[in-house]
Amino acid sequence: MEDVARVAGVSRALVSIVYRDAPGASEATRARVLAAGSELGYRPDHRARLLGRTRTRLLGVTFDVQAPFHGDLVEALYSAAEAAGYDLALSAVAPSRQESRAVQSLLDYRCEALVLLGPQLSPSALTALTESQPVIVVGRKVKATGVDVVRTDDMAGSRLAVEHLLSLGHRSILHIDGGKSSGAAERRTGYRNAMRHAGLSPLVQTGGRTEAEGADAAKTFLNDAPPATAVTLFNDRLATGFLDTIRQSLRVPQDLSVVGYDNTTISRLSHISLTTIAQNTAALAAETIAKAHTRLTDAPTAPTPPIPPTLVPRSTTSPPAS
Amino acid sequence: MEDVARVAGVSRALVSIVYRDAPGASEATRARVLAAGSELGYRPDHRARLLGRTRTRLLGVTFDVQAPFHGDLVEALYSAAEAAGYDLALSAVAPSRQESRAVQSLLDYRCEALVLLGPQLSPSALTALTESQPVIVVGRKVKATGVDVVRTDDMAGSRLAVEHLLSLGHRSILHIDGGKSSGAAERRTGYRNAMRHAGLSPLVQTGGRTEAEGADAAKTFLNDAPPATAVTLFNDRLATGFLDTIRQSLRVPQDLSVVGYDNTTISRLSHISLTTIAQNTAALAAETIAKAHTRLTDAPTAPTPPIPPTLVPRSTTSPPAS
DNA sequence: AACATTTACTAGAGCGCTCTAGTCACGAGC
DNA sequence: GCTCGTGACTAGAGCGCTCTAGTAAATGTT
Repeated sequence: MEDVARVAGVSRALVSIVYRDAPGASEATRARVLAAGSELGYRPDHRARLLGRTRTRLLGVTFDVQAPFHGDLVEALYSAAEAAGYDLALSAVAPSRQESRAVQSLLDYRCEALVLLGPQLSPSALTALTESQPVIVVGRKVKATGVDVVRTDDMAGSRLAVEHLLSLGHRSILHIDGGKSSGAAERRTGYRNAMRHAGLSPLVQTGGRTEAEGADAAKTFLNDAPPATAVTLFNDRLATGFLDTIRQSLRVPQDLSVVGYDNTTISRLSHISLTTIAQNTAALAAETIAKAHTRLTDAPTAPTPPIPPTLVPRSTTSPPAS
Repeated sequence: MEDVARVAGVSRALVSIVYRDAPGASEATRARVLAAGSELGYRPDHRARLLGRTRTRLLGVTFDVQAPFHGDLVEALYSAAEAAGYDLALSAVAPSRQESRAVQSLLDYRCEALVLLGPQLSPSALTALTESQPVIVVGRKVKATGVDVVRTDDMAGSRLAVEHLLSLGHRSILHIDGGKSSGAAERRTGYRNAMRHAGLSPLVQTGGRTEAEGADAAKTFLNDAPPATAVTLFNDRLATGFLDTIRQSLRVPQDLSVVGYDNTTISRLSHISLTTIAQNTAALAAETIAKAHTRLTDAPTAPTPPIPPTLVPRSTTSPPAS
């Protein structure tokens, strides 16, 4: 910085002004400083820059390195953060790297706020974190005091799935649920409500959350032979396993329409091409950054309603055979 | 820090010594300082700490947020880096966030070295980066001066696949290749060499890299009906699509054994359970950190041989029907 | 013409650490 | 009894920035 100042014939402070895009430098000088800077290959040291400032505008994000959905979210967070003038510090969670560890390392970097994607930490641990900075939990419905939650409206998601099938002409729609998995209750309720609202009686079969459970569910389905022309499943993994097995006996979508949930990478694969429910990552990200920003500037944030997901129609749904 | 010093009744320098685990403090004082620190909830500011030091011991890592393999690598890098006393700064690459952008942000944090996972940057761009700090490319075979490369031995991987099938008793083994995809040539050559070495004649069918191409390859295979009892494919995606279609006509592994490549998440799914070749992430990570360390301490590094992958036997391979 | 305001710039303290060069006391060695 | 280590500790500069307070000149106002 000193060098740039010398070459441009100005003070260090002026160089700082120019690189911060702050007012207080003439156009001519600005150009001269920038020229000197690029000649010397100068880049401001980000850490030193933050040191002297009260606001670091740094948001710490923990994410699961294995979850494709977290990947999508991180991407969306980058643009949302940039738009709001924030910077992101990533810290990965993995089997060999605990969430608490990931959080600690973010704390060392003096992040202004913590954004936790699908955290497994206990409510009390989350509340404890709140003492030093705002905490925003994304994608998990936690009840922890002082913690902001941004998540998808799973009830609405199930409703979308049912409505999509109704609009195609289906009347007998089965839901294969997620049992006790997190979010399963809400999706099941959403399905039930949507069915009742349409004057139809809900029909729920026990499922699970893995491909293997999906395959089992398919066997049960074939065995019981319920009068369903369409099935909505708890998630894409379950749906994939279900599809794999069911296709040995039935044609999809001609004999049976299938809707998943999550829009995972697998569901997008051309040979699976599963109709599914997608979380709105852009909206989730924007909401997250907005929440962080409010907490950091104003007073407390009001809880906001969950974000509606969208339907992604692919090749596993069609009108029922007449 | 000031506060901790005051409470413990020592100087700031002593607090620094204690928190750095540096020699020069008596056990009694050390305990007293630590007690004062935890009472006040003190954590050293990581950025400030690095500022005053010549060595930051910070390694910048770019990774693709969508690639599961990068997730595995990042995890392995964390432990390898920790063992060597380095810290990691992550920067994600995504469709909306270019690699150059990810690299720039790492540069702002004054990383000592750059670790790029499967970078798409041109060799010249990579070499340019070398000017400011060591650059280590992981998983991609690039020829760029001054850039260290750490990657998997794909020839050995193909050999493993072939040897596995040979040991099961197969003699007619077909390779469905990746065409012009990166790494495809090496895997094809590895297959050819292994076959010739066993005194068998190689047989290659054109494939691709996606599930759809795999499905096409399966149709071609069924049509041509080559006398193969086993197939090795360019990668897991191709293999998945291939399996999906082939299973409608043949039993796997009874009628046909199938080996993929990459050990992707998909291949691990219970209902697919694909025998495949896994890259050794721990070894790749260790090698990467070692390379970075050598560059940062000693003189130039000697190019090291690619790292041998391992075979992951699952349910798509068995002895051929007699 | 006298004063106020604005614009362009600088000096220097401060951010939270580390690190070098000390000081001081205590015991060993001659 | 004197020097010489050595271990425990401190003072203060410095890392690369930002930011407040201030100066000096140009412009506006009556």
